[in-house]
Amino acid sequence: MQYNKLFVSDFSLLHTYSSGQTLNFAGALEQKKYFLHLSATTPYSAFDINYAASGSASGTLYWRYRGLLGEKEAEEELRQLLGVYTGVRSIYSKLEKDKLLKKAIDEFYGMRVVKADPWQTAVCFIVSQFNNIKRISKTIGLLINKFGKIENGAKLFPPPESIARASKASLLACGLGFRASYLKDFASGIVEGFDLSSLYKLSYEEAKKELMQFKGIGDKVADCILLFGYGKLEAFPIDTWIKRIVEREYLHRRSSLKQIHEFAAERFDGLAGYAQQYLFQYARKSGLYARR
DNA sequence: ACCCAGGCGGGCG
DNA sequence: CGCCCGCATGGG
Repeated sequence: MQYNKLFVSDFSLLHTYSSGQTLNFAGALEQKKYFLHLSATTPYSAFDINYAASGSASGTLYWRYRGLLGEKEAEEELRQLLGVYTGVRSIYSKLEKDKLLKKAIDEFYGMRVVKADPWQTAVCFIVSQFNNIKRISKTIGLLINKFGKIENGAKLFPPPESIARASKASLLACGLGFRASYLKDFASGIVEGFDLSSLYKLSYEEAKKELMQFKGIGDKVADCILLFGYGKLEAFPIDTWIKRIVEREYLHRRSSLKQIHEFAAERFDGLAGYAQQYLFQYARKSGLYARR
């Protein structure tokens, strides 16, 4: 099977991959001699990707696809999965007016906000709550291995039906802990008719309200799903890192979630999600915002 | 033996 | 609302 080619610019696969978005939890990135290799699965398709850099922020994706889509649609899905379905120049030019964001963008230039599968994104971030990255990846890996379907030799991410009918014990064996019931109930809700695809056309606020009806999906997880699963760039997930960096750089200690959301909406407007992703990475990697 | 992790729900004032 | 607490688990 032949590889398709896709040229991308203003893009860093490494920064995008290692930035805590869903691909981290469901794909595997390895450094080969002349390129990066990434295998990524969704509930319906599997991508096999080699990336050859031709500059610090551009290169060529050589990709193969297994699934139901035609080549054109598959390429569009790939663009979404890697966050290269839009340009970032205009996003950068707006956000760079903020001095801290300017620094973060220089440091993580080419990091994209991905738009992955909503269900898969929801699973990853339900699992992420009160958890650490290492254990999250492990649990997601176990879920894929135990409940993922094999199609054309590719192990796909398990669809809602598989999780809904899984026994509680088998879910606990994946290391889900108290999140097991959250995940199972959410999967059951979907099987019983909650339509994830209907959220695309809702406003950010309306869609967030829908998601937060589920036990186990709170303010932060809902924002992650809307940002990384639907591409709703107004979403501003507030985790401990974001809370600390916003409080120290822009507001004051002990700010409420409401205050931080209002600040983000006012300052970053419809690009709050991109701002969040860069602030999050900067907070984590700079070493300046550790817990104290 | 501890401590903590990309939060959330429930109970309280 | 804002605050506080417990929570399953395993890696450091």
